[in-house]
Amino acid sequence: MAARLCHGAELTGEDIERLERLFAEKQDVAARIDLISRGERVDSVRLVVSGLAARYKLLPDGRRSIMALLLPGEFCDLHVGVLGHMDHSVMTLAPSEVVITSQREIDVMMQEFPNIRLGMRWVDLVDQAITREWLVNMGRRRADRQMAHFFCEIHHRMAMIGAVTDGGYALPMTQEELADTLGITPVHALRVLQSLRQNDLVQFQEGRITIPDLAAFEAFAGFDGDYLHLREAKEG
Amino acid sequence: MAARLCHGAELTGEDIERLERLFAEKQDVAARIDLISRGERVDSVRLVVSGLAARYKLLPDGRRSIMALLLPGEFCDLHVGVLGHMDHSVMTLAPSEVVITSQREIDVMMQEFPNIRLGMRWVDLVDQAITREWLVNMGRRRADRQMAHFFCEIHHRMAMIGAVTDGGYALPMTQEELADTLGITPVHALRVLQSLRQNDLVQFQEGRITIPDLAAFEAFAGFDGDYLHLREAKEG
DNA sequence: CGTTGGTTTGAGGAAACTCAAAACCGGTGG
DNA sequence: CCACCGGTTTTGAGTTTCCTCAAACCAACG
Repeated sequence: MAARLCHGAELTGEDIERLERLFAEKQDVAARIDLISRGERVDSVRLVVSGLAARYKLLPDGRRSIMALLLPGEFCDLHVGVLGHMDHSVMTLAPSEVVITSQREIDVMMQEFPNIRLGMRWVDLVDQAITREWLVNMGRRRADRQMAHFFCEIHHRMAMIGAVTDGGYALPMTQEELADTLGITPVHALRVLQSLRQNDLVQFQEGRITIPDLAAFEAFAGFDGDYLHLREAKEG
Repeated sequence: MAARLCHGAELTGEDIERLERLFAEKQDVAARIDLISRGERVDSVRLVVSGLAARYKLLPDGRRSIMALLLPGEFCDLHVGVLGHMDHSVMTLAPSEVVITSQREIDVMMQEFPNIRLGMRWVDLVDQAITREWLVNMGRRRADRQMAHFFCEIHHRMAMIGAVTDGGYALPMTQEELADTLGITPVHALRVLQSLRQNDLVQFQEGRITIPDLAAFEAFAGFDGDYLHLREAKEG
């Protein structure tokens, strides 16, 4: 089911079987729990199977910056072994299912299943592209366009994993968390959200996003999904 | 000489010899030339050996966002083969030396020289950490602190490759390019720069940065170099 | 000596922030 | 059933940061 997460590679039945075996070890984690904290030295590896998580950093004065959203199928710390320790933390935003396994198991799996290895590499590279686009988004778009762009991106990423239903998707974030990912204050986040709502561009209620007219919304945001590398994914 | 770029791994004489052989094929590139452009599908790989380059994107209205600085020893497009095409461009900011080689040669080299492979992986991961920190910097620091933080980071990265001399380093960027990397306007960039200069925190003349009191400057910026993973590097 | 690209200055305006405080809402306990 | 609670959302008013537009300045270059 969640095996279609590796968009970058053609997976065989055996590959999928192996992934299912990996996912079988999943654990439940409540919302707002650190999956891994800054400074930790671990040889284990964490993977979000369902729910939602976020990479974040806290500044000395207590402010927070959310640098990435982890959707189902993404790793928290696939490479921490190389760097030695985490330079940021990862927390759940919603009740989630998480696989905690060893670096060794992942290494062996990638050795034996090159398609999986390729797929994971693809996910990792798209993640980097997303982080770069967030930089563009924060630096060169006003808050209303920026927020719209963010909702567009998540829409596409959710669609990628089949999580868009009835023209909308679950995004269980508070306004404060939204503000921390956009780099603005909660008060301003609300005001921007209100203006988007008033223009019927988006609905955001009970942790659910609905975009009545995606094309119009993308035009408003100046969204170009090229950086998500979707076409490559579909065509293999 | 430039072989000490792989901080993440202990390199043997053979490793260094192999890298020197790679660097031997370097070419001169003038300033402000695209090394690779958005949309390109290439099977070649580009590596900055000397000089300075930048990852950037242009928005439809012509504004630009610089998302990363490539210092000597960093790859432009090591992984583009997996994603299919570039989602951004890379240009030189200064006259530079660049190695253009094939994906194949790099793959073979990484196969035969696991230390080099590890070192390159390390550089790649630190790059990701840097991109995330830029996100924090843009989202949660005012322009003066943000600019100071940027200068601190580059100082440390330059020091890593032995490019800090006389307490300063070459940073051949215009104020406009600086503004595009900080996500502000050139006019504002100048004003922030002036305020830093007036407080004797930094000098920026003729493409050269000098920081009279690095500790004080880092304190001002709220800089914590943890994300550069320097200690791991030094200790192997 | 005009052109060009980069730097600098000024003034007014828009975007985003700070500081409160009020309203809301699902849960909890009396 | 209702008062209370903490967390979240909402509203308001005044302030700071940053932007826009426009023009001067300057050194390098042909």
